[in-house]
Amino acid sequence: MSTSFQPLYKQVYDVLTQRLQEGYWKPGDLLPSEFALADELGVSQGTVRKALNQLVTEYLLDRQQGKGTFVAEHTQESSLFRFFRWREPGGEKLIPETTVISQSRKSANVDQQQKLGLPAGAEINELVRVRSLLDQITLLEFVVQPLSVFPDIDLVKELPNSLYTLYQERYGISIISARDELRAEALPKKFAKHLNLPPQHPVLVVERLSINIDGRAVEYSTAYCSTESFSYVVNLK
Amino acid sequence: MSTSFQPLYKQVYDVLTQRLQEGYWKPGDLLPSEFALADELGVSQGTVRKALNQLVTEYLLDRQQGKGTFVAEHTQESSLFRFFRWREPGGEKLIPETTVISQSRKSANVDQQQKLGLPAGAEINELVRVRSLLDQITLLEFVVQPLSVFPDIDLVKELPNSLYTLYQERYGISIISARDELRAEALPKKFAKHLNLPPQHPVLVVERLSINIDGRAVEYSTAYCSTESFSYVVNLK
DNA sequence: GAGTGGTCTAGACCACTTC
DNA sequence: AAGTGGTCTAGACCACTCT
Repeated sequence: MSTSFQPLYKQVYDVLTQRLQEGYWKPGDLLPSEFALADELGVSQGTVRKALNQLVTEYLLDRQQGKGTFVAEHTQESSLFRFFRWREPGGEKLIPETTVISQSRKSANVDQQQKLGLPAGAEINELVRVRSLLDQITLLEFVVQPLSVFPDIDLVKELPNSLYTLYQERYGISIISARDELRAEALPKKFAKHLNLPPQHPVLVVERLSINIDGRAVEYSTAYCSTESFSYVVNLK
Repeated sequence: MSTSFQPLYKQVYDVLTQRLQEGYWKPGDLLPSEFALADELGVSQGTVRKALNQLVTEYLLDRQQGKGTFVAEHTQESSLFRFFRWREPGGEKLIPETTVISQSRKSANVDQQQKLGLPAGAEINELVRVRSLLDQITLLEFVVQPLSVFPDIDLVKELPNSLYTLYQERYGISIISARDELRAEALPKKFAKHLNLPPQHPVLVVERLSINIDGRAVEYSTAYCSTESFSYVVNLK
């Protein structure tokens, strides 16, 4: 017995999370007040508060005293701040400039199928772009976007600097976490011209799996990165 | 006015943090109960609870229902789990085996002085070791330990696999966070034999600054890492 | 059974925003 | 002034551990 005890606040948390996943409330929306939610769900205001604050720590909600509780929005700034890890030697934040090289529809290869949980033969869009920091070309990025998740994304004219804002606004996909896997490799000859480096030069390869609010991996990217002037920086807590 | 409003729980938090920093309570110690602390500090039990739970999220305390609240200990497992980011391609955790190559007292160079906030001429211990994953030599690590922080650390006979447990037990230093800076480089010739790789082979260079509970940077390390079989993996939230 | 932390409630008051 | 979230308290009860 007692296998499935769930505190009330956890049940409230689950209801709220579900509504966010379903899009019942959308990014930027104002949620009902603590008392209104408490009435609706039949619990006390303090219990609702505990669930709401948990969602704030997970970046899903944003609370402002006197104004209310809002569904968190992925702005350019907040996305780059959380997920873009490149820094100057001094540690200063950097904003990348991005140029699209190409994109094309393809069938997902086995590796992509497995990483993104796609069926055999699933179609993806492969986006290739270079990103510069302080006018120095630093990253060559290959982004894999399943068309089942992002229909017709290859038809979008103006891609924003941070794709995550597009994912949220156009597709209702809210990226809540990313898993980065880093290796050092010799720069393949065919990529050399994009990065202004000689072939065989050591580069940092960053493979990223981006996770949606519902826990699914929805985007996979591989970046070849020059670390001559900038570094990938992460704080472990 | 109103520049310095501090909630009660924050003041309680500050008192508790200070005691932890001073070593008034040591790792593994049992803290007084919520009610005892509340009485002592003249606040209610709920306010103490809020401060205690904050410290739990920061890994400084550990609470166990029915038993009490303890000062967190850096076990081999917890340290490696939080701060050792190497994984198999599959994503499985790995436990390193470690062999000391050498160590020697030196004067800190300018870079080390600056990173560790040391005065000119400060003495450090430089520890060199290799670490293996699944019997494959993977990391060559240079650890810089200021002797002002770790007196006579070069005289310690048996170094543990995770230095952080030694820092805590012998020196009262509790590492609460680390800042990693990653680059790709060509393997210097003089390191080649240690890593079983040819000179000029691309390696991942990880520079780490380890931060004590009081916010000071107390250790600086540089690791040259083969990424042939394993990767540095990090989850961004 | 006694002592601990964990949950839940109800109510009071404070701080901030908006009208 | 009204409405929101933020803090603080007091008390009840539950879940777990130890003796």
